[in-house]
Amino acid sequence: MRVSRLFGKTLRDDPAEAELVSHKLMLKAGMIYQAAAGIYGYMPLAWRSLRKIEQIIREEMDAAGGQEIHLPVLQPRDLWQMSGRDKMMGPELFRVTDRRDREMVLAPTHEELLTNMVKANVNSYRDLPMTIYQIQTKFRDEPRPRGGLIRVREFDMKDAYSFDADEEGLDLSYQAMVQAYKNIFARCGLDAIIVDADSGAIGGKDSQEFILLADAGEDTIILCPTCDYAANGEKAVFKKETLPTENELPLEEVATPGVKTIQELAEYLGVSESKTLKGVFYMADGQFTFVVIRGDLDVNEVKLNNALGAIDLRLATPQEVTAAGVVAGSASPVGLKGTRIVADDSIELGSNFVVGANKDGYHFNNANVPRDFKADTITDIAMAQAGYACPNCGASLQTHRGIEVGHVFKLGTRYSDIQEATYPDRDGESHPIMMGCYGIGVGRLLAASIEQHNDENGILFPKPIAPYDVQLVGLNMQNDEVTNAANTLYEELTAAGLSTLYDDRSETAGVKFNDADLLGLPVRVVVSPRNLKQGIVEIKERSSEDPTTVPSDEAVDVIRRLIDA
RNA sequence: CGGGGUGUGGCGCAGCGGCAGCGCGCCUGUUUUGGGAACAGGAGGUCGCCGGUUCGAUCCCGGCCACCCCGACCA
Repeated sequence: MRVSRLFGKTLRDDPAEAELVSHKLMLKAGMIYQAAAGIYGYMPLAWRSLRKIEQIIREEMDAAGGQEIHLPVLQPRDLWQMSGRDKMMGPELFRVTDRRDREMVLAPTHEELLTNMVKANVNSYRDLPMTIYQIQTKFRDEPRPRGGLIRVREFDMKDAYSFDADEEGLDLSYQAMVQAYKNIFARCGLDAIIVDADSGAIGGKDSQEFILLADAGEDTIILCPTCDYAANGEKAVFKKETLPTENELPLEEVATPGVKTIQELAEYLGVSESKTLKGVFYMADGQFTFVVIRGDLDVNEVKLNNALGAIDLRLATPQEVTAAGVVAGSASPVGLKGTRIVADDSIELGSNFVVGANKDGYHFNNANVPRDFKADTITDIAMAQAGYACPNCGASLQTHRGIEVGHVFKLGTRYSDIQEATYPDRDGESHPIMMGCYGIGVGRLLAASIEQHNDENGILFPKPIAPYDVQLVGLNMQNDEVTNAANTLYEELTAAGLSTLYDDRSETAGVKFNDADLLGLPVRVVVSPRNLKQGIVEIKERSSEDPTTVPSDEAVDVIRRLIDA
């Protein structure tokens, strides 16, 4: 491709819109064009790169036994009402109405439809296992699109679904996909790590995410520096400090004038925060819920939501708190009647806690469970943080930011139960099909890759996903000798199967070099009068500082070796 | 949805109750040519939209919309 003909111009100034490096560079390099918040058009450079990523995914999916299909994006809303996800996804689901007033959705993912298709086409245990995948556009009306291609509302995603007869089969399919994912990310030049994850709205049990550690990431990742424990903050567990067991003392009221926060309370009474209990108040699907957790810990809302099985969980407003008979600042589960209480299991790792008296300006000393109050549910709902103890080895955990580039789930029978997708086994007995699902965001993978591979001058594309292999730069294109030599080299490179972006513009050297650095193709070749006189061309890898020169007639071979390396 | 910010030529920005500007980019010509060239000439704008105030609004007032950032939210 000749740069003079390329659709898309590079920018000299940083675009004001962009905050993230990947976003900035993609706009600056003329790779993407924004149509609306979280909706982008891909220019040729981005599209070529995306297609390469897709191809890598396709190859690895096929190698793992996957079969590619193509599904409708426009789907009847019924399908989503049946699975309950019409409600669960709420406004995130794009809804449209056809001319006959039938309600449709733009599919955000494809479990429902595919399960129906499988139901109609799997008649026997002999048809299992199988893995089906698609690479298609999905629509999600995200509350806040951000960061260029990092979080968008219309995006291409590879979605794979496995169907097995039983859990053992699911485990095998799942492992095969995990391995395929490792291959994909490695081939794309991405250092993705695997972490335990929450399965969220999609449901299911085991779930892991592939994360690229990056400051620009939206997810908080908890890592153990000593062992291999790694989890998304939404899911991460940790060893909670157990306080020395004391004999239970009688409950006593103490005056705590003006004390509102846990920190103030601990200071005022001269006890550690872990010796206190705090209350946090939520509305879960309209029901007021009193959450109790040890004072040194914070509530993890994802865990809480899972414990409650709620669809809509939010903090209660001050009015709702008051209406429930709770005194904020001195809130207490002690003596609370008719209110759902959910407690973190940390409240059992100690005794004689300080807790609110539900009376402004007063707290209780020596509260004990279950003597003084009982919780409807006691489970782990605490948020892991840096410095807490690793659940496996006890080392001090670290937190990082990360970009989620892939997610794998063991769905189990959630969708097959709903859609009654069953198969008869050897004995003719009917069982629900065991499902797994596996997603990779293609555009996000590109953005994440650029986020990881860049320097102050621009992108450094990993070879397998670079839009072109080579940037051929002709300097002094008015010089016929240069033009002829560059044209010839362009043809030779192309003939050798090296995709080449040929900068044939009559720009100055500085402009061309800067654009070449910005676009970040793996290899740059320079043809110039100076070099021509010596019968050489200059070759430089984007990742290295210094160019090397080679005789013109060896250029193609040398470049070939660099690209294949 | 809450908080903050921004809308002026392709991009980055300034401006101001009275002719809409600058830099970059773009077009033409001349001279240049190894890290974002110089000179000369030129094109390009419904100043986000609607309404109000005013002799007159890009500017002041009201409403709306869009986009960005933080939070909520989010396979």
